[in-house]
Amino acid sequence: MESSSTSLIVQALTKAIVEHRLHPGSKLAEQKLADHFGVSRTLVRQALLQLSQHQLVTLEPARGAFVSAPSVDEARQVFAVRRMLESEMTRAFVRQVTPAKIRALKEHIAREKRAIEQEDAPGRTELLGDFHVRLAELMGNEVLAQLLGQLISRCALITLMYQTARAAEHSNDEHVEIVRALAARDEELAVRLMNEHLLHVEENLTFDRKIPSNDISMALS
Amino acid sequence: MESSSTSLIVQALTKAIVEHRLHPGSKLAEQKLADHFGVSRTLVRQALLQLSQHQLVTLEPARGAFVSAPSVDEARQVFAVRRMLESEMTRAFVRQVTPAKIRALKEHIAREKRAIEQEDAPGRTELLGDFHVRLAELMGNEVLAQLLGQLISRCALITLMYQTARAAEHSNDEHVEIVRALAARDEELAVRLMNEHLLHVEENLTFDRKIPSNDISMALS
DNA sequence: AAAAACAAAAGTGTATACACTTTTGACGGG
DNA sequence: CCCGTCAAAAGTGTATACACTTTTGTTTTT
Repeated sequence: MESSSTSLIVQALTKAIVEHRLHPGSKLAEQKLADHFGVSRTLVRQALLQLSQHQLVTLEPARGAFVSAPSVDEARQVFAVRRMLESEMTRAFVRQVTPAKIRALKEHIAREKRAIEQEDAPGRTELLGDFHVRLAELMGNEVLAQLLGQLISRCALITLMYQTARAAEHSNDEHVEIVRALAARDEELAVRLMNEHLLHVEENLTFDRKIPSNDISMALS
Repeated sequence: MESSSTSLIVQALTKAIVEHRLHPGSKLAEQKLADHFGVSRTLVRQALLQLSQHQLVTLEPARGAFVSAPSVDEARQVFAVRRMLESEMTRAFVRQVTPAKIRALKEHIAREKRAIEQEDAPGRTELLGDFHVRLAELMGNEVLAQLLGQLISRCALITLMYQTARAAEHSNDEHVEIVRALAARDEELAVRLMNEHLLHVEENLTFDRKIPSNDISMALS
């Protein structure tokens, strides 16, 4: 875990963006962020550059950095990639499933359920996304896990935060079903369930554009 | 196409790394690069930061930047992800194939063949990789295209440059077969061929570690 | 002669300075 | 009253400065 100054800023901003405390379109002025984090613009610029590579922030030349506002089209493309990647990941998972892995997944799902019951919206969002990353990690493929993590952050920027409590519960239920199919080593069923799950999440896309809050200090608490 | 100073440096370094003019492990000293490109360290640092995100460069705190030397394990993980992504991409491609797209692919393959015949190793490497990116582009999925581009750069860092002329020809032949299956809308055949193709490329991995040339100016011409 | 200690050189990490661009808001003409 | 003009303010882009760390090469010690 990198704990340099820059990556702390990246983490803080990522969290704020994914949890929608910073709305799409909001201006991210370098000096304001620098003051807030108590560093110079240099480090803030490094962080913003990284975030722009993760597609969470958009840099406009000579105009500055803004929280990305992905188009509907881009959102669908991200989901299309996720379906490609995750259906095959699911297939591969079935072929190397072990009781320990199933136990780990069930435990994760239990945590999801707890967050949902406690109406912990940010925690629930994070955990529902992490389920997919966890699958990748359990396969022992770091590259895959990292890639998926980024795709899911992008999805979160688009949709997950607007997910209603009902939709979250639905996702949780689908995770349960997927793990059941994995445990049963039913490849085709697991793949089909994963695909349908991702389609359901995509359907939940909400394209309301909220009014940007420009108060950075507020959003970062 | 971004043509800012920073991205020019990124492009130049990416090309040099992917073409193995800069060997894995080589030190990339900021001031030397700055002098070479006629800019300040600031821009070089930005470029190196970006390259480290693309995994082409590794940053060691207080020690500097080095051309990445991916482990065998990491290489296999990258290829595993490519197989997941590209087999599904191939499947989706068959479902939306058009004569124009097939024509575009055939044209690309012809360019590959020309590069191989002329023994243009860097050009051949680039084109053989671009075949896969071209598939993604023709599907109209920019996100997929960008992601694949990065994965393929990583593969190139590992293997493609060490590819012999014979292996390049083999790749080219397999591209021909894949396009034939796509044109025939034979989903299962196309997917199988793509998977086998990627396995063949992976088999060609060479894990010789060459002696690093520390002469940056030479490598960048 | 090998190893340890130290000093000089080189290099990285962060802050600051300054030129240049965009934004803002006031003023004057239509 | 609205629009265009222009100057001040704010903000970005790049270079430079400086503290601190690592590397290197020499001298000292055993």
